[in-house]
Amino acid sequence: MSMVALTPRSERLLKALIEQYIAEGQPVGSRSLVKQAGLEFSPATVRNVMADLEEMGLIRSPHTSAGRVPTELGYRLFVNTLLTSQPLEAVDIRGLEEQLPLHQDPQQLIEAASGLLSQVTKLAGVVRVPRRAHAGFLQLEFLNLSAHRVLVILVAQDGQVLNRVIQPKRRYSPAELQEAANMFNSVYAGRSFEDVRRSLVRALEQDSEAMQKLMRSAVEMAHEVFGDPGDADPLVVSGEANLLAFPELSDREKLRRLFDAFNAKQDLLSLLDQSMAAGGIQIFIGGESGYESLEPCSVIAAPYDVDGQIVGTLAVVGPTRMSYNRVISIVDVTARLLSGALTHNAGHGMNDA
Amino acid sequence: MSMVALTPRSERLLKALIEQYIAEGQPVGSRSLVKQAGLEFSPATVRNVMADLEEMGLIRSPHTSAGRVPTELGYRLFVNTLLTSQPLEAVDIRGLEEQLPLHQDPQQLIEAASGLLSQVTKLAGVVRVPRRAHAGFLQLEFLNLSAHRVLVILVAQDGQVLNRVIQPKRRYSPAELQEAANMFNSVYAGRSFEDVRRSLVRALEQDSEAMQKLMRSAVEMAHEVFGDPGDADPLVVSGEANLLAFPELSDREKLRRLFDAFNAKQDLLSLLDQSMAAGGIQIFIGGESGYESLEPCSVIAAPYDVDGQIVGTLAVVGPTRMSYNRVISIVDVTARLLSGALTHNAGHGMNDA
DNA sequence: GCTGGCACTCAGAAACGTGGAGTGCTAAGA
DNA sequence: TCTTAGCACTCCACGTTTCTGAGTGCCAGC
Repeated sequence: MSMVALTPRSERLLKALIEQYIAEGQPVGSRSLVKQAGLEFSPATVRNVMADLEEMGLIRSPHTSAGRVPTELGYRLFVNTLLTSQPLEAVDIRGLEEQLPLHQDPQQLIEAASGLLSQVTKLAGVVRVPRRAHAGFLQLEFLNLSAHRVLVILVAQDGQVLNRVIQPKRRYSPAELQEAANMFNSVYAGRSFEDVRRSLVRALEQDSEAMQKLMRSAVEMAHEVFGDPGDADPLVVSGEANLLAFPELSDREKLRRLFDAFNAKQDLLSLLDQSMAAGGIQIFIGGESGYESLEPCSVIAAPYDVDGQIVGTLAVVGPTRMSYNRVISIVDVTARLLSGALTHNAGHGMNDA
Repeated sequence: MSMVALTPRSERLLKALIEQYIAEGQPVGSRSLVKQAGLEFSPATVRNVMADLEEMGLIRSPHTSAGRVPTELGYRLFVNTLLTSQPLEAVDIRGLEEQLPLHQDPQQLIEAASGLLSQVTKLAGVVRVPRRAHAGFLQLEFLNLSAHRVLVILVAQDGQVLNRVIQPKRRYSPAELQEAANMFNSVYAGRSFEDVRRSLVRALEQDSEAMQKLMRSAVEMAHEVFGDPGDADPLVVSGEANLLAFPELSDREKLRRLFDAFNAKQDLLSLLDQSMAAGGIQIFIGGESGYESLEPCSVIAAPYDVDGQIVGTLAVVGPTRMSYNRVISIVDVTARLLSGALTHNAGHGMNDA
């Protein structure tokens, strides 16, 4: 673990080793490394260097007479300083672009993006849906379903629709509901969801005398919905099944945990939320994510934005042995594309007369 | 395979054998069967009977000196005629009932039901969402998102909401959109989705002279959405990860296929649709479903209804070795509960003045 | 400081024996 | 005719042993 700087040669060697391991998935020995990478020194020399690298904690051998395998630290160094990330070809970008259905509502775009990620990387794709809090509120509608059930529909400026059934205390006629919605919309349209929510809380705390009765009802009903975390699934996952193909994930118990994580979504959610703040591409190698369930995996995450404002994160989850440079490029491009599509669609929703 | 009728004794024996195999998951031998089931004849007799059963194709031995294991045919006979399905206790029903959030919109109810199925059976739960075709159409709304994008919101009488973004040829003012929607609603509200869809097609085929211009626009825009299969996921799956726990599904390739099936959903979808017609609980054992991906599994499916009209199917997917009587009861009860919840919520949606 | 050589290690495959669970068959008993 | 005890047989599961090959560490010479 002595943190002496690596010589150029050992760096080169480490890089070659990791690349070979990523490609083949088997411990790489000195001889085969020399051959594969076309190195100009002998296996014996390579062995010496390997011993150094092992001492530094960058690689390790599964057992005495196997080759070497990168450690998390090794991967970390690799992605930090050794990666030759050639950006994707323009052609490939076009390919990706074509698969994102433009002009759709955000939910569909996001599902498409998730599918795209998993499909092209052959790993699992994850997209954190935009937080509604900062989105602009466009309009609300109340609709009688039956005697005591009212459907509330919330529309955001970007076209997201949120609906929920509530049971108001008293019964309203359709005309009343219509008017209540009109009043509500004229006051709150265009403000952000979070803003509206806060206003509603304040309005409820105030004396209701100050408000018209119907408006009071509207505020009460709307509050039930605005206060809600929302019914939409906050995380879209696709291609988990791709991970079954990797022999390194054959441990039943680990696999179980991993899939539970995809299902419960809690761990992934916090990881993505936390990486939303970071602003750029984030890479979590193995245990770095801090979640046990993700320990055998690496996560490549990138935030996406609408109009320059970061609203969510997308990511690819795969085994630590993954083609980092490829996946990083793909995640990067996809995040850009999604940002573009969403921004384009947000369209500064004018409801002008 | 000679189809001689089974004697009561061999039936009893088969039943005991299958039950024990389901409980323990290991081939059962004559001796242990006698002990476990408290039979009053000797292992030798049991062996003779077993030989008969094997000849009939109801059981088989994995190899010479292992016990016997049920075949698909055996399971089939078992569920057809041997099953002692004691209905669930009232307490258990209450337990299930409490976990279904009443008064929610259909989508949430369905997701809850799926989660419930997987959670209580420890297998995978699947719910086919109601087909919109027969649902009643309540109202439609057009909303400008930006210059050339209009959000169309469709509401069904049961509270389902469907939304989609379209790009109309020309630009409409909010007032126009409002009026178009009003006209549309006054004509079509209350009819079934399928009915409306057909009317729209007919209306479009007719000469547009006969229609007011704005109404014509409304019909065109609405048609884009009514004709659509809809953006909602037609199948809600939960608890796939539960299946990882079964040793009989440890075959990598089979597992892969199975999970792909859960992901692609095509196979499951057709299976459930097909069993919707059947009207009652349906059981597919192993290859009976006709889908290779589901071959190592059994599927217990039951349709659910709204107001007596069957609208969808729910199912549990697990290994062929599952506790059929338990799972059947659970599926049955859950289907009833879901039907109840949906029917209750459908509430004959009066939008009366 | 690099390299060839050499002894050493160790996982994994193949070969081998052994024990036990379970069977099929036969012959005696009910 | 049906049941059962007995017995020889089969074959998997498991532990042991052996063997092999890939790979290492180290040393001595260049």
